[in-house]
Amino acid sequence: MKKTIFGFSALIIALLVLFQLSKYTYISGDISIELVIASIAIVFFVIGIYSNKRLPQQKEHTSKPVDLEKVDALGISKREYEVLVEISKGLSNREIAETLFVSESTIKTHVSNILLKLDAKRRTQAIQKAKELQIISF
Amino acid sequence: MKKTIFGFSALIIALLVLFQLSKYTYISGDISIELVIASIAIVFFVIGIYSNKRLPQQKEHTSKPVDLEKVDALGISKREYEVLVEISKGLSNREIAETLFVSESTIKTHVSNILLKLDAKRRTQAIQKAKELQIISF
DNA sequence: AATCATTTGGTACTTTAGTATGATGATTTT
DNA sequence: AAAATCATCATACTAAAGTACCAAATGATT
Repeated sequence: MKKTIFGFSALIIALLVLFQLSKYTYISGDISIELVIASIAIVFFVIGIYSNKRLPQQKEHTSKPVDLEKVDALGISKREYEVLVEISKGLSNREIAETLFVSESTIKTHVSNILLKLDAKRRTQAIQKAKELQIISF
Repeated sequence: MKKTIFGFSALIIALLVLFQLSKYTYISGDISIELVIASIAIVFFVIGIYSNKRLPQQKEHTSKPVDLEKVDALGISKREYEVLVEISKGLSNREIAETLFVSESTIKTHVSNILLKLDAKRRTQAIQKAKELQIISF
């Protein structure tokens, strides 16, 4: 947010400077108007690029392309996927059971199936693989 | 960000209007030079933004800011951090022991310390917390 | 020289994770 | 209607993870 304010200020100052320059040029006529316009174009082009470079953080928050088709292709069911998401949050089987209102046995069954379908030996590896496959949002 | 761009443009236009009003007192001009300049500024600003939006691959590659200062602040040692990285790769304690050429007991000690320092109950939770703290690259 | 943090490793133990197998009801598909 | 899939739960078991101690060698710091 500080960067946004800084960017705004910089832009306004740049505009003010350019207006002063244009006014001077208009009155004296020393510098050609084409040069001023070209300078303005370049300056704002650069500002535009720079202001856009501060976007990746925001983009990462908004761009979470969870490929649900891959989930289907792997034969992972809805419920299994729910469990997978909870695993990636760092929950234990018991905790997952409580959040989904089922028994721990059920979760164990789901986890085993998930590990089979993701070809993983451990839940941590399942997290890693699911992340690589863009199945879960990280 | 769309709102920001819109806000920028609106601000520039508003500035323009103000300058235009003040300028009329000085010169009884024809077509104002400020309008042209502002238009160019906006146009090239937008061009600058959109010309940069065609490079999402580079942004994803460059945006991996692993905050190693936080690792230090949490009191996590070099070796512990190495173990943490291996955990996030989905390796078991035995596998980590083999890759780092130490015994499984040592890894267990490291893992316990990591869990304490990250305030995690499980290694999966440690992965999640480390990711949130931007300690590991995901 | 003494202190401190790190790394290493051990034993003994508890807890959690994961496997194998079977079974039941519900839903969907054939 | 029969078959297949899914979600549920259970028991019994093995494997892995994690805790709680302890201890010794190393390297840096005071």
